Amino acid sequence: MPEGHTLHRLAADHQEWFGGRPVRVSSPQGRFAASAALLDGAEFAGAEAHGKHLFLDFGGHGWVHIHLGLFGKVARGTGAPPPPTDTIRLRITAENAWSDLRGPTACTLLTDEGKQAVHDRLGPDPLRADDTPDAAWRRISRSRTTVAALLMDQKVVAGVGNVYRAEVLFRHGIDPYTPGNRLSRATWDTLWYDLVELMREGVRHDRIDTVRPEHTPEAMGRPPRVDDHGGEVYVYRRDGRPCLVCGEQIRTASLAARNLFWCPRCQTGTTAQEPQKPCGSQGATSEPNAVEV
DNA sequence: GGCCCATGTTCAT
DNA sequence: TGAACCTGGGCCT
Repeated sequence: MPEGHTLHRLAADHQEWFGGRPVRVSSPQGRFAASAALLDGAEFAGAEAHGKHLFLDFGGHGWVHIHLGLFGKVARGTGAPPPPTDTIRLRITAENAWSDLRGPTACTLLTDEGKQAVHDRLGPDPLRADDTPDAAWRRISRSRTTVAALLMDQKVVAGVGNVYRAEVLFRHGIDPYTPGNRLSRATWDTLWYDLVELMREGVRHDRIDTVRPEHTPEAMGRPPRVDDHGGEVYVYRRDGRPCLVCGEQIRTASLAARNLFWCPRCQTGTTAQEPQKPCGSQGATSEPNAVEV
């Protein structure tokens, strides 16, 4: 689950359910037990996210810094919590809400300075209201690294993961192997502001959907995605299947130890394309509406 | 029950 | 470049 939208959604939920209230804090698994004991009974002052990092504010007691890594999860809800299990690193409960953290890469108690050090090594986040594409552009425009790798570099942009990077490049017809210094400022701005919109939708629905209205299952008369993580996407983990726009087989390749997915026909450009013509003009070797999924 | 894989990151070589 | 880390789901036997 964890790209930036997940953490911002968690911050919002924790703020709403626990903000300004005293909370019980425990670590059934034990690995956060000492800090949990310090925080137990304290007031939950607030929550904040930057990229894939979540910060829970316990006022004078410090900040709980959480990073979910590849498979960390936070189960949560209103009402009474389920019986605890021995994989819960951190449990927070209040009168009528609970949250259980499992499998994080990081769950530590930080001072203000420790928290600032985390911010300092992160780039701008499309989900933080005051962040802009400028700092990212400075790095991208000077780099020979591929745009696919740059998008995954949290020092460049914070919060983008393997799904959003594949999808935003598809949506604008960008060849993922384009070096950063071959992108125009206008193209980068297009990618950034599209990420802002896509990721805000991600926070709202707590899942990643990236297909335009004309490519939804309903619009195309195709079955919805049932296998994976729920959201409707163009290329992520669709390798070998037909592109929803042009019918070409989606490809995959390993890039910096992660799987990259793209459409070799739609994504040939270094300049952001208009949504309607990502394949170029002639083309119709297959009819998009006959695509089976 | 075992094996593989995963929306991530860091550290060692 | 590879291993390690944390957990759970899917698929295999």
